[in-house]
Amino acid sequence: MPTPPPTDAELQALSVLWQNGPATARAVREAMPDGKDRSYTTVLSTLQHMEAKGLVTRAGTEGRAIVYRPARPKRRVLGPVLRRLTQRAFGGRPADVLQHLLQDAGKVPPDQLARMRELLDEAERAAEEKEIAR
Amino acid sequence: MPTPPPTDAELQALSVLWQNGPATARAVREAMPDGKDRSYTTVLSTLQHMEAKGLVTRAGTEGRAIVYRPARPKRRVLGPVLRRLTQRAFGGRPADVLQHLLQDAGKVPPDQLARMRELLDEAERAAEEKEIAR
DNA sequence: GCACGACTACCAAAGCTTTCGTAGACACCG
DNA sequence: CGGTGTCTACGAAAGCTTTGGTAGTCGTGC
Repeated sequence: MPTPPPTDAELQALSVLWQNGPATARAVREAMPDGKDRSYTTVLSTLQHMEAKGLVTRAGTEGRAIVYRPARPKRRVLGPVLRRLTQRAFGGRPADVLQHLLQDAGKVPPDQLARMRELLDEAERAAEEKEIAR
Repeated sequence: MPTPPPTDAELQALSVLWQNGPATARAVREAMPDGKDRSYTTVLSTLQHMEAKGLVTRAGTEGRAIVYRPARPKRRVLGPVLRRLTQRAFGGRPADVLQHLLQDAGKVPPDQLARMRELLDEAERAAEEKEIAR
């Protein structure tokens, strides 16, 4: 069953876990991407909520603190999130998403551009395969 | 001043207006991308709320219905939305966004891929310019 | 053994967003 | 002229997210 879509705070917590690996509430709190200062219990609550939703599970303890770990792979969560956004805000056109992503082109560092090109090449090759198979 | 970030329903309404041009509440209601069935007043409320927020303005009337129009260009709204998402869910790496966008590569139609390549080429050229200017 | 600090569980409040009902205005049709 | 249908304005209920307090637990150091 597709987990309920994560909320904003939940996405942030998840991204911390994906990026840094399993972590305690304390660690997540300190790494929340928006840098906003929340109380410890706030973050803990969020994680507990996420556990109830099936977005994270426990991965043992560290001292007495519970270590949380993402319950599902990035792509299973972010895929739907992006699909939803693409559908709802970009008229369902992925290229439009890219366009806005690149918008302040100065801001996308060259290494990201290079990586993007690789990804695109790959996708095109895959599409061609499919074409040929027909 | 940067408009408060649009909510989910607001984004949908905006995308209708951007895509189809100025429209009445009725028309927006019928074109909401998620296809969810809402009552007329729900959509009207959303639009009124958006007007208060400065996301849409009135563009005259059609019969007795008010015609709404987006108050600011797509990129001014979607740029920040994407930047936020990139930051919060994708570790600030645009390439990761693209990766997830392409994920079910089968699903991105070839014309979109082509367009994406153009956009990327353009961005790379722009980046090179910048490089040279240094 | 006891006090202290760290951490969890539970719970409640506050703030948004979404939803829609109701009342009133207005035009049009018969 | 009265009825019908459409539309707006207002407002409020319901649901969800975020936030953080409080109480209690547990281990550690002394």
